[in-house]
Amino acid sequence: MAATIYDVAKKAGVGIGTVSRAINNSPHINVGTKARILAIANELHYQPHALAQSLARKKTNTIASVVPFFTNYFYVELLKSVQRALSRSHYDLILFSVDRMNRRDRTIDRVLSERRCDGVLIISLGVMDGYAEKFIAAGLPVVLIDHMHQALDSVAIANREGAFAAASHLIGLGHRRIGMINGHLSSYPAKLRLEGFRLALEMHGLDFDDRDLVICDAKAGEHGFNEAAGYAAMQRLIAQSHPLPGALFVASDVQCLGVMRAAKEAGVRIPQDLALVGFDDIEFAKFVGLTTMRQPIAAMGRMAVTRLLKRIEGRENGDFHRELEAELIVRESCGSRQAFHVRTESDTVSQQV
Amino acid sequence: MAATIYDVAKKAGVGIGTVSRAINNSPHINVGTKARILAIANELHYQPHALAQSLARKKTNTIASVVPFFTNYFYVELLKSVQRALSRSHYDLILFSVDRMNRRDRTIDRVLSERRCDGVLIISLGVMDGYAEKFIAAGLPVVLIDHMHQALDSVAIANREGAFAAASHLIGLGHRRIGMINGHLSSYPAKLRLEGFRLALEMHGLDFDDRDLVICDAKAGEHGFNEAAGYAAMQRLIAQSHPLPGALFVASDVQCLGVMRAAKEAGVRIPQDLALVGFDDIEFAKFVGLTTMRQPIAAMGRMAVTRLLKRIEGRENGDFHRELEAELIVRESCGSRQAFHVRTESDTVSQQV
DNA sequence: GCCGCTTCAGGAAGCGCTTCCAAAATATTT
DNA sequence: AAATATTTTGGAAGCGCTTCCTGAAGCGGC
Repeated sequence: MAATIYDVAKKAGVGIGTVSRAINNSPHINVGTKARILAIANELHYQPHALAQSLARKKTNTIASVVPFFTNYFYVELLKSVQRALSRSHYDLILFSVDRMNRRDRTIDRVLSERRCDGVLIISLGVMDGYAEKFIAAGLPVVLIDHMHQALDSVAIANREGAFAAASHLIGLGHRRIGMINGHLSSYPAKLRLEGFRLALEMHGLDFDDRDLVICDAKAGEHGFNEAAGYAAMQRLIAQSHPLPGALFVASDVQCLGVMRAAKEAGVRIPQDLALVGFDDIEFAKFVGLTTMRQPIAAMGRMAVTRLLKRIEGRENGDFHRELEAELIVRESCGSRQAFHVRTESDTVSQQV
Repeated sequence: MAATIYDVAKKAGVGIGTVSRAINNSPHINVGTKARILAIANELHYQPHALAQSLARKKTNTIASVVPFFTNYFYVELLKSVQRALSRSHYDLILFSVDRMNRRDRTIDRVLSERRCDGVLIISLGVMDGYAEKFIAAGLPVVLIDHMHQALDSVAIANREGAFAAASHLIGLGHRRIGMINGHLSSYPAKLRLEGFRLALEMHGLDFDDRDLVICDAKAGEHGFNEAAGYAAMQRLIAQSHPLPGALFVASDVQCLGVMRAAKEAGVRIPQDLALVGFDDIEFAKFVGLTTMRQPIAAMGRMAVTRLLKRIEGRENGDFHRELEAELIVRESCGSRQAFHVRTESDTVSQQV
């Protein structure tokens, strides 16, 4: 159907090797010949067959991403930045989504064995030890995003430090009893956020009663990082911790929305009765006036891609474990007097009147 | 590095053709031989090289999706359902994102020429006439999602009817003067929604003053479908239309959020002063109690994939233009007395107290 | 005019598979 | 037991490209 390199060669009266050199910008070709071939290739609408090239070159110019496909702001934003970073290179993105967690290993196996890609981005997913070694043995570069593994490159948020900062902010506001609602501890970030939170309380000599901690169910594999889980968790907190703590750190903004909904229902006013700090800074955090820790998602994506490409091109080796800092964004939900934020944000519609 | 078909053949003491037949479930092979070969293949961790297979078979088992990569709930949800539908088949998904609109044609050209895929999903993007013919000439099946083209298959929302229903709902509530905030008319859905809206007013013998219509700038290529554009549009409406209409149809929920923010600032209460109906039913519509037209996004994705696969497998031809109906979801923002919605939704936290 | 260089071009081999054709092995019929 | 039909197998050709090796052509210097 479409023109092949042979068609071009025949029409130009040259060998296929010469055509190949022409289209690949090889220096070993006469400039005149090259121009002539290129003209003819153009005329024939010739385009190299990507798969054939890959096979011959042993280079696919494709990178695979393994993503837990929950409809979550985090993953979209991340993918977007990955795409953007990639679009400046010559790599295509192929998407492997893991919807059921138990298929994770099978998916990763496929990525490994099919050799369709030059490198892999694994997002928010733990990697079993066996697999890390498989990747290394296969010589397939991997960068983990939002997760960690000793043997593999990774880019993640400084979760511990972020949680520490969130708690510290509440403490700085004068709160002495602070609760936490967290995702399920099978989630790596959830674990770290809890650690950071506890550390902050400790360092300020504050006690922590476990009744003030609610850990969401890991239902549906989302590790409890969704609105419904936050809603349920807040109801549980109200039930088990009486009176409520004056402040609450919630491990993610989506959960926070659920918390706000439950609070509203129970007549708990925010921030008057309960100061709230979230984590992520999703799009709607601004809308509801939520104080939160902003994740530099775009930077993570960009950084992971940059690193991966370097690895693929063999330009870099050695360990690579980057932790990016989350930034405290102060809005209304924590009841902070100082409004650090810019005007449009302070004008935000917030839940409490 | 990895085992090839030759390695397996040698170790099993058979020819490569036999190995190929074994792993491809060909009926022309002795069951015993097949079992033996499979065992050896397994032992050698043999996995066929996907690219080599594709090249030999002239079949890539990959489908490409061209997506305008705005961080928008709509695209995520759609991609998710596409992925889910695809995961039941043996197709991989390769993502081509168009961030700058002017690169759209170039991206589509690449998809066409590289022959990396067996079919294409084009999401929310218009296709120039020349391209439709190119796809057809190349024998590359295409399904358009959220858009239309005479010559290509498509799956879209019944935008006109949806807008009609939204407007009708407001009219049914007793409103006689209804405004509209729309995305830029270069967007196909925006155009249709305006048509449906106008039609509803006409059919009820209501006048429409153009001052009650605000069309967002197409800034950043998002056709004005974002929160900031909605905010600006609402400010313009307040400025140019005095007194405000009692009801407002907004072409998308994200814009609605901006509208609510602007309304709040201007002291316009929702729904008391202004009844609001949106379009899309994004995740946060529920949270803010927004009445809206729900798009069956997941169904669109599923349907598009199903159709595409059928086309690829040559099981179906002929025209295919499916329009799915949007469903009216009544919440608080329209001030409707009848609450059709389920309990949890009526308990939603809403912007107005 | 010959020699050694350099530059450029042709095309075979190879990437790892599928597929087809012909041949070998086995089964069935006479 | 021979003849024929059927099942099973081997491996060459081909998918469309890159790459390498070889050789031709052009050049300056002697």
